[in-house]
Amino acid sequence: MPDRTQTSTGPLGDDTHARILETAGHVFAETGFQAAKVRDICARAGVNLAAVNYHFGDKLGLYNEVLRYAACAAGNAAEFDPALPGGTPEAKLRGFVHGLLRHMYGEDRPAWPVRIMTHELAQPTPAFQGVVDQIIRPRHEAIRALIGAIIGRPSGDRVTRLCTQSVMGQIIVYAHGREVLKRLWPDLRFTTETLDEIADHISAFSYAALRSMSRANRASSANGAPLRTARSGKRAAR
Amino acid sequence: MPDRTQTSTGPLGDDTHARILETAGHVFAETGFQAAKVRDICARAGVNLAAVNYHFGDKLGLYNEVLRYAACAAGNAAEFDPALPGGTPEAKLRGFVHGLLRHMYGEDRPAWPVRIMTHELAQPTPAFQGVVDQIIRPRHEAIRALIGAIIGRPSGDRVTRLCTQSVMGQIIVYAHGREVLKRLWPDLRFTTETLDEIADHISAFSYAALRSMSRANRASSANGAPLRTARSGKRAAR
DNA sequence: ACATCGATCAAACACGTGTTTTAAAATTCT
DNA sequence: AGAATTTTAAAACACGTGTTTGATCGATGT
Repeated sequence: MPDRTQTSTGPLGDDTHARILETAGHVFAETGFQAAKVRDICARAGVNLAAVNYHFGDKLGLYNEVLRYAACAAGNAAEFDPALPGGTPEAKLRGFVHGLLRHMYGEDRPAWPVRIMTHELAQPTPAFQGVVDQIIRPRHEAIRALIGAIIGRPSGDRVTRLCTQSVMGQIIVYAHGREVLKRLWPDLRFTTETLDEIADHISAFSYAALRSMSRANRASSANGAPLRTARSGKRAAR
Repeated sequence: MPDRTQTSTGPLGDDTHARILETAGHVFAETGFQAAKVRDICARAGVNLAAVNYHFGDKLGLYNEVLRYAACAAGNAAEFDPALPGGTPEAKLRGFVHGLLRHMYGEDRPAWPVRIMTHELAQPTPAFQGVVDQIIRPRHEAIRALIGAIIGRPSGDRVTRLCTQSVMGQIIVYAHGREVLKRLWPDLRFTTETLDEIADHISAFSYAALRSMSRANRASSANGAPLRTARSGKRAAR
């Protein structure tokens, strides 16, 4: 049981601890926790088999450490916090969608954190509850509050929740439908331009839908003043 | 190598072949192919361990047979074929969403086919390609044509594809986000009424968004005649 | 220079799991 | 009814895989 509090393990820059962590991220992302093999990780990382148990206790300990990083990398980003003040609700929504998409699928981002979360959703490990509570829930409540503000309903309202599902579904479908998409739309490449195009689409699609559902718009519907956005944010405090 | 062409294996109604198939569906749905254990399936089905290899050759043979049934059960249903004639595009979309949701998540439907597909999406087995080609692709093209008709664009158009992603994403998020949803919205129960409520929401949400994107509507925008649906279906033949 | 401690290594261990085997029971056909 | 075939049963086999072990190497401090 080594202390492992960063004892500068080597004169060379490549620490085995870090190299295992890095490689394990890719391997776990490819096959999920259960199917991933410790021997595979070690071989690819170029370290000895026993190194995993030495540095992380056991396979699950390694996975937990990988997952903690992955959860932050996949869902945590300060840039697109919808709770930030300033801007119209529409701009906030746009910023959120753009930021999350770029964060999840951007070319400059590693793809493995999202894939790990995909596996975690298909078959949660005990660590999943923590990920939900610490990473997903606060973001979910923030975006729900934003959507509630747009449609003029409380954050916990049933319609608000359904709309949140609709918006989030459009985003995560590019993660979970990945394998289908590769076969049904093989030309699609996730370049920065494409990502912005997708984000623009989701934003426009969602905002148009939300506006049509907003109480303010509904009250004054059938006259179609096209710029009547929902300005009833006060009623949407959670 | 038995023939297995339904040789009425027993006077009792419960055939071990059928019982294995039934149980395997549940077990594979819970843990996915790799993590599922043959011993678990046999124990739960109340049959001997060797029965799996006798009736299905090996574990993969059993899985393939289960998957073929699951793919049909999860995605195949005549009732909501959007290619069927009759009705406005809006009604067709509504029918499609309602039918698919009820088919995937209905209380009277077994939940395991959808869960198996979830695992297959997270980590495709070799059988996945066939499922995409035979089950998913034809349905996907039909719904794409319908959406193209609504927004007045060809079926293969980029915007049409993005819109299709948006609509499908709203539906499958209830499958893939299942574990998150259980924690973030624990009160949600998939009763028949709730399912209709969700389907109504997705239909309304999507149709409002699609209408705002339709070329017909865009050309006459900013006057907001609320019933100006897209009637340019002819241009959307695939 | 020597002792000490942490890190690495090759080998072995323990166990779970898919599969095979061999025999017995049940069913079907003549 | 009797023989042939199909189905079930228990045990054993072969192998992959997480983990442990004891030895060795290297660095650090006195």
